[in-house]
Amino acid sequence: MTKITMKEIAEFAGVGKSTVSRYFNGGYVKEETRLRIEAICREYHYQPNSVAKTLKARHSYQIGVITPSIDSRTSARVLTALDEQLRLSGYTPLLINTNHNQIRELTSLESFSRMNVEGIILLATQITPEHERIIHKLRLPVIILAQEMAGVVTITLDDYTAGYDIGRKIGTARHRAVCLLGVSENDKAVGRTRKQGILDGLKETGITQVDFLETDFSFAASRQVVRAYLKDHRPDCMICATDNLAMAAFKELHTAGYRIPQDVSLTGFGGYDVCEVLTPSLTTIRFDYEREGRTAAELILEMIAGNPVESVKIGYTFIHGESVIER
Amino acid sequence: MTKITMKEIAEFAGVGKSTVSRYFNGGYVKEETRLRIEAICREYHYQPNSVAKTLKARHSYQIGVITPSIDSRTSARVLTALDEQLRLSGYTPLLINTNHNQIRELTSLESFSRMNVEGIILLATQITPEHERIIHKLRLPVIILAQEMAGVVTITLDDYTAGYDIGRKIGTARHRAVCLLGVSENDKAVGRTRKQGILDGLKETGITQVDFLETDFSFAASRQVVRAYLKDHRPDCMICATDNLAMAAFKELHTAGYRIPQDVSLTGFGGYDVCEVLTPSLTTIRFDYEREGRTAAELILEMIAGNPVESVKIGYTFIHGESVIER
DNA sequence: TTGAAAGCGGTACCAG
DNA sequence: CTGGTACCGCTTTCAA
Repeated sequence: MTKITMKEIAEFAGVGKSTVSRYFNGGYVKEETRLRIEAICREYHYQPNSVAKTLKARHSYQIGVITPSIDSRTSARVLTALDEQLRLSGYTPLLINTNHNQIRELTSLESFSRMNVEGIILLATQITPEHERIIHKLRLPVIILAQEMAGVVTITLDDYTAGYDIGRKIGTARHRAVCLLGVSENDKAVGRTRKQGILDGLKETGITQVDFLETDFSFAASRQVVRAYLKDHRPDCMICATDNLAMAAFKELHTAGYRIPQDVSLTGFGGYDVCEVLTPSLTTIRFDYEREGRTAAELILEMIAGNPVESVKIGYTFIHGESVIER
Repeated sequence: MTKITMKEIAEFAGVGKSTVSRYFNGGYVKEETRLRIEAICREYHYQPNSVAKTLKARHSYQIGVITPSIDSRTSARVLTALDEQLRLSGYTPLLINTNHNQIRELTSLESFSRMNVEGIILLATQITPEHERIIHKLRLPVIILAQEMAGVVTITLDDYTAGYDIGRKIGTARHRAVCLLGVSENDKAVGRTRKQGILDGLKETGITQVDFLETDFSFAASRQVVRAYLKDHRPDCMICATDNLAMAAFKELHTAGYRIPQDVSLTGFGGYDVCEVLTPSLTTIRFDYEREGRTAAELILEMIAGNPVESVKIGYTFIHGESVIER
């Protein structure tokens, strides 16, 4: 019932434990001996236990990855690319989904550390002092995605400039009743930097009066917020902090009888492919999430190898859809 | 630089290694000793290494979870629920995303087994003989989701009956040019059982002539397939094997100038919330994916506890949207 | 209550 | 080439 061990394999094959170990790790083993060991291993379906191996060996070839959710287009794209890239180098990513639970995010950092992973990648939504404290005492390569943090390697999107571009686009199209659907400032990247870029872009083109609506990243909550807003407001433009929010706004605007873009312009951020179902197509920013994931994998491996690494900013593409027109 | 160990903590605290171990595992430790150890641990930020612990201890409190993708609404919902439920019992799910790579699915089963996880949950898309071979020799509790497999505990959706309901619905609404957008028969649950249910439901209501279109689960590929089909066909109904496919069909039908549902009816399977953006709303089957995930967690824990467990079938709700009308 | 000692299942050094 | 042996960091008797 209990699993067979290397010691037993060695006995059955009539060799020493160390020889079996060498067999598995590419050391010197005579062809004849090799065949004997191979036969026994096959017969008993033996596979060396990786827990025991990790205990003594230098490498675990595991990278801990912590994500706030797996049910968002954004994280899915980053994670899939990250995953592919890590495997190319023989590393296995272990994924923990915190489901937006802050506490779990912190404990996951610690539990990965105890698990002897060689590095940790954190897809962040907000960095608290507690995060900084734990990360700094972690003694492990750590990379943070999507949020800035001093003294740590980060991979961030160019939120400010992307926001600025959208702001200018809307401003030059002479909108007058602009509504910004955004998220909490706790998310520094999206809630502050991206927002500030948008506001600056608008201001640059003479628009200083903007209605701000706060929501979380969920579809349902965003619909609520927009619906309430439309009761006593008549925007001619809605700038949404993510494509998901834009889809929520799309639905509510549609329901309220607005025509897009004739009555109201709409923009998002992200470049999700599901947005392709929208008619008219959405004007948005497409971030290169795949590149973000790949870069994270490359950098963490560099760090593990002991090479110096610098933070990176990921670019974007402006998608000129049909959801914005000149007023 | 190297991490501090229990042995060192013991020395610093002036006690034996075993006492420190007992401190962490709730054994007898005098209050005074306890305080001393606590202080030292805090000072050095000591946390017992879980790899070493797992080597000797009976439980690892880890469950291996294998998923073909994380970027689908379906798997995201299952995984999130599964995750939550496992944690309630103190277990940590370790997630490996195979990204639809069959080989990786098989190797993941083995590597989890070597990692001393206590059980494995596999979100399956197809079961090959190779799967059966490996799973049977795994000597570990294994649960398979979404596909049937003899001799193994499975949690499946009621694909046949759900398909049948959709088929009848379309048939009784007197459609005549029905097109079924489905997937490969390699996916037994969706590609065969669900399809057969649909066909039987249609036949029951007198419809035996159905165009069949095969695609994979992706949005892009499905659009291609539908676009090509519409060039020389004029369906009055499209039944899609998932909501994602339905959205792809929606977009192409729309682009081709069809009005839904006046010109063509449309149905899906899944009940994804993004489908809410569609106007008209989609007639579909809502599977209880959250329940599927929760059940998987409950059953694997039962199996670990050594209790007998039976396979389960998960129900659904028929969503009466506005995308189907009588002809 | 406590600590010495014997593992857990491998790896790695080293003498043969 | 091969096998003995000393660990890896923690748990678990068991005697004190």
